[in-house]
Amino acid sequence: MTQDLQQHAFRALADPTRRQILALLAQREMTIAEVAGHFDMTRAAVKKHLSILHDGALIETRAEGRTRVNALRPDGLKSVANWLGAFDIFWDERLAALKSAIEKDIQ
Amino acid sequence: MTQDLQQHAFRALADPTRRQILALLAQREMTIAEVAGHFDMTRAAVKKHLSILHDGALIETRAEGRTRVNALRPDGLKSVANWLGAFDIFWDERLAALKSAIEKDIQ
DNA sequence: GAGTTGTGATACCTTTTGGTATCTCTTTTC
DNA sequence: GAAAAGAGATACCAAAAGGTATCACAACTC
Repeated sequence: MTQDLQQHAFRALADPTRRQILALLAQREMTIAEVAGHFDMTRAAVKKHLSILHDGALIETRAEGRTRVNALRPDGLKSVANWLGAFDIFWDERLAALKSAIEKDIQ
Repeated sequence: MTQDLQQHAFRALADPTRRQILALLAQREMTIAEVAGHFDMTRAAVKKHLSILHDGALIETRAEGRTRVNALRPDGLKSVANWLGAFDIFWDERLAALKSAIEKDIQ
């Protein structure tokens, strides 16, 4: 369930174009055509990327007349961040160990 | 450069098997055979996953006799976490807005 | 030193992915 | 209401991804 959503989110983030799209949408909401204007590919290709981002719950789409506005979603990246959070303690530990090992080496 | 490494890290995290491997290695270091024992696939397939994790700087490998021990790397996930961190302000803002909107709706 | 065990490397197959081209539908605009 | 503009849907193609099978190599064990 949520597991599946998380998988979709991770998959969505795997493509550099999609991460760029997220960065764009972080600045302001955009229609498909506006997003496509920033890339050297067809609108259809951009639409596919947006669909994948939508599947990962990373963006939401709102109809506005004949255009559709895409915006970031506040909860999508959270599930990814939460997964990474499980490793926080580990990283802090290891980085601290590394730091002290280096300091020991300097002396 | 670092951009490329980040791309490899995101790509490495896109596969659920690889995320499981990271979770396993967070508990303790393991040889390839040990990791493969946790999955229903050939050792060769697991080796491929480990190579991709290695490309993303998420694990490191140390030769020990005729075995090779795989361990988590303290800096790999950091680059992913840092990228996500750029959105933190945005998410907090949006989530707060969502929360107040809901509260307003209840009243 | 011969057999066994843990890995690495390669070739190959199937499915998924990223992309284009094209057609249709809906909503403006005149 | 007819033409134009924004977007969705589908078919199709090339490349990448995930997997197996198989061979070669290094290092223990006896």
